[in-house]
Amino acid sequence: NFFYHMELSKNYSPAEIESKWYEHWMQKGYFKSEPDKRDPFTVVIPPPNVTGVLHMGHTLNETVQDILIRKARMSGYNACWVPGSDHASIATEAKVVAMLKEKGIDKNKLSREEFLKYAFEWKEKYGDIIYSQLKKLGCSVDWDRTTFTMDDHYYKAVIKVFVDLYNKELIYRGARMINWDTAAKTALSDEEVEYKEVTGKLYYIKYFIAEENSIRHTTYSPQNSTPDYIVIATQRPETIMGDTAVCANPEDERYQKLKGKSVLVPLINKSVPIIFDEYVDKDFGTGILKITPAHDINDYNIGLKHNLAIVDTLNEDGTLSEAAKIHVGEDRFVARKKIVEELKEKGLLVKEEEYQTRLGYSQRTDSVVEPRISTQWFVKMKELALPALQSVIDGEIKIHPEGKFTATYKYWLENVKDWCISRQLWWGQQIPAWYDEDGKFVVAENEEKAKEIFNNQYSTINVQLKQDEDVLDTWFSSWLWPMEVFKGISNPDNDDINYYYPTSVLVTGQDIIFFWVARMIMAGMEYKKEKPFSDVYFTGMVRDKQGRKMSKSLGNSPDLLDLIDKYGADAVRFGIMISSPAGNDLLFDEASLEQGRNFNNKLWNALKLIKLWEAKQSESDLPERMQAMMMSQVNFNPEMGTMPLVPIGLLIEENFAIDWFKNRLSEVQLEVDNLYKQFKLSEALKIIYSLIWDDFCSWYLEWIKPDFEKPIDEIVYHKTLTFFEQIMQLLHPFMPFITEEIYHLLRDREEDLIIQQFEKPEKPDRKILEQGNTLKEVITSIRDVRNKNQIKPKEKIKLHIQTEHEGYFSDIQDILSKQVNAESISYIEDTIDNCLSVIVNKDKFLIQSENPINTGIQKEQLQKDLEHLRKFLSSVEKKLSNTNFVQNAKKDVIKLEKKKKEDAETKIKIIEESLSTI
RNA sequence: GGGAGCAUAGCUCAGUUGGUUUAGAGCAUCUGCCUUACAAGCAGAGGGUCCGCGGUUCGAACCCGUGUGCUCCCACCA
Repeated sequence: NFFYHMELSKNYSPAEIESKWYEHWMQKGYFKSEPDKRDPFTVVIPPPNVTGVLHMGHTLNETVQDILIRKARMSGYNACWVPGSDHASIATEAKVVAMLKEKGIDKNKLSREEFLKYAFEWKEKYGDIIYSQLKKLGCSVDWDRTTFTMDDHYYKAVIKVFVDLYNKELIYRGARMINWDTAAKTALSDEEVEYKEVTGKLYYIKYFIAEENSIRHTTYSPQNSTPDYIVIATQRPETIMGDTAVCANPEDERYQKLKGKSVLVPLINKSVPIIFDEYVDKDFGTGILKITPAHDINDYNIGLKHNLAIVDTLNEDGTLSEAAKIHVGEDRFVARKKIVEELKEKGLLVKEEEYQTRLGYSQRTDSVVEPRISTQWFVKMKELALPALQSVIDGEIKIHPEGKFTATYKYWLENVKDWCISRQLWWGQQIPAWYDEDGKFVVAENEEKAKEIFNNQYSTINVQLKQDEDVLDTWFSSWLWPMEVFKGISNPDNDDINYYYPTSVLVTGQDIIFFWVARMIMAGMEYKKEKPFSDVYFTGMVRDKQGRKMSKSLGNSPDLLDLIDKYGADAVRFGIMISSPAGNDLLFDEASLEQGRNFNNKLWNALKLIKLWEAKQSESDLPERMQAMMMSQVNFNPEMGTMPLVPIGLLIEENFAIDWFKNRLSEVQLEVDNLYKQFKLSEALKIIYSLIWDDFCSWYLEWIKPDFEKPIDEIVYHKTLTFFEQIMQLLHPFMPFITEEIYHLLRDREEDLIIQQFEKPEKPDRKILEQGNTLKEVITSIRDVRNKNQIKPKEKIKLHIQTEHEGYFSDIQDILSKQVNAESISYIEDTIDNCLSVIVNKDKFLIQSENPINTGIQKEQLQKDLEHLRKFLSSVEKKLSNTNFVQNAKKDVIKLEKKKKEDAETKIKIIEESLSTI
């Protein structure tokens, strides 16, 4: 029993209420899902990094998912939202290494096993933070299905897929030029490199021509060599020791005479050949390029073509290696400075100039990525990309917002390059390849199988095999997420995977479209022969209100738990959703959370008002009346002692407020359903917000409000409770806590709102809605006139209506008189003097008050209106006298224009009349 | 260099296949209210050359072209 007979607090205070309900929902098992006869609605959470915290981007994503899941749960679906986290190989390892360093422990001094022990301890300690944050936010995930990408079954699934792809020859091992992170000392995929525009320097360096007869083994000294030299531009003077050629364009006249010659690399005086290749742009720099195959992808390719030696002058940590000969052991950037100095001293630096360039940075460690040749594992992507491309082109998978990302997705898949999946880390799935001492290897799911295969393949017995030291890229595990959370890889064809897959919608940030979304589609198409999800909803990026990215260094990234403490989870959810246009970036401003908190408070106060009515209820004569009415209903069976299933609307006398709100509610329900279908959640929330604040609180409740100290009609009261419940239901997916609380406080209820099923909205009655709009407009206009003429709110007026449809207004006159504080309403045919007049549509409202009338204001207003109308009329008349218009426009449009004309004419007449009486 | 998107009120954005009187909303602003749910509130109001130019059309915020300005993605020019 959740009905509290306690006094309701002045303002809504979310803290206890939110934790109370989350607890209750969990206890009742509402978030749990098992396959059954209903249709599934499945969402898998984009797994956050296990040791991370939720930032505003997550908050937006999770809120969107929770809204969709809650809406589905209330719409007859078996809603299943799977939570979990990602081991985040490189990010977590970096954190653990940093933690160890603080403790004075060097990772390099630890064994793999020791390190992993620390890592798992770390994960145990911090891995729950994100889960508790999800709970605070109200996420209705099925906790029993929580999955971690390094769970046993998941680990096995990843290995299984690796072995399978290897056997299908879609995975290979080889030496390639890859992106090297010198801070984490690991390879990276192309996607993990972020390019930034930076101002670098271009150094112009002299390379002297080596003497003809002494191409090799000559030591250069300025005194005895030919004075001839060439100038080469480079951004990276510290790599010159790795040069194995210089290259010009074969067409370039300037360098023709150098054919067959060599140059001496400065400082180390190594002789390297001058070669020619079309790749070189004659017009750029000096038209001649140094070739350093070990440290530049283009140089590497040219090196391959011309069969050049590769001299790797860098160590894995970015210091210069023995091969560099000079500055060995110094960091690349330190070495650069020193080398530039030396070149200057020796007069070998011709000039340096500022240069705009793009530099690759590691997404995780933010260090400058080094192109490096290294033996790594790769996935062949071309073949996998085809079905993934097709499923989006065919519209089998729909991307929202439509069109915006489809092109990027297609382009990437059409030009996809092989995926480097090995990482020189320990935290992750260890690559299931086993090597003998000579480096011969086999791939298998475990050591035992590996031995077996090895022995067969190489006809050996009992060879000692050693497993590959490296682990797999995190994304090589997360691309299986929608399948393996249901054990679809490790235990194919089980009930869960068959029921829940493909999932319904994936909600994620557009920044991981290549990392994750595209690859999940590939994996799904490869292993299930079916898309992993039907819709992809990309949320925008959360920025601060000045439009800057949120970042630690700017300090503009608020803490989620602080925000929830300050405003409540419902308010946070409201704030982030209301300012989140589908697909666009969201400019986060705490003011929107304040708006959310105020909305909570508004709801709370509406509840208080209704509770106040309840208290005044006891002496009312309603029970008798209600019973009498019920007896008259055919279906009523008194023995059952229950309320008959007759809509209460049938029992009550004419009540325009109820009639109107009922239809207004249906109208909004239909609109909201439609918006859900298009994933326009922010729009849906805006409409619900306005329905509640404006239509329900500002209009409806005021219309039915009983006079001071008088009880409310019980039937109206009960109908109002039902409306309130219905709007709470509509709002529940967005603001689950307060809606559940109010739902229980409204009536003494056992059942919970979270699982109340939506009923199909009725078709709204246009006439009633229109009448409501007219009523609102009349009220507003009269209030405006009162305001402008300084009639105090408390001062009563007499209202006279000049209309041809008296019935239209007699329906609503009680509301009208109350809302404009009129002591009487009368219907008149002729104008009355000394009144203020208001014209709405074609009806005229005369306001009679004790106040002296300022005719000036009145006259001015009317004349302004008149001018407008005349202008308008002339434009309509112009249109109608245009023969082309009359010939070409649709009949309806012409009819409309004619009506506009008539209406305007009538209205002008009315205003002119009014003016003449002033 | 290639591609995509955006430009509407001070700010953030709606605006469905071109036609509903004067282009809408929220926030902000201004005026008046401590009115017996709510000042975290109530009642009102003001505010726009729909980025510029040209075209199609009886009719354009919407369609086409063009210019300008932003944003994002992709790409190996030292």
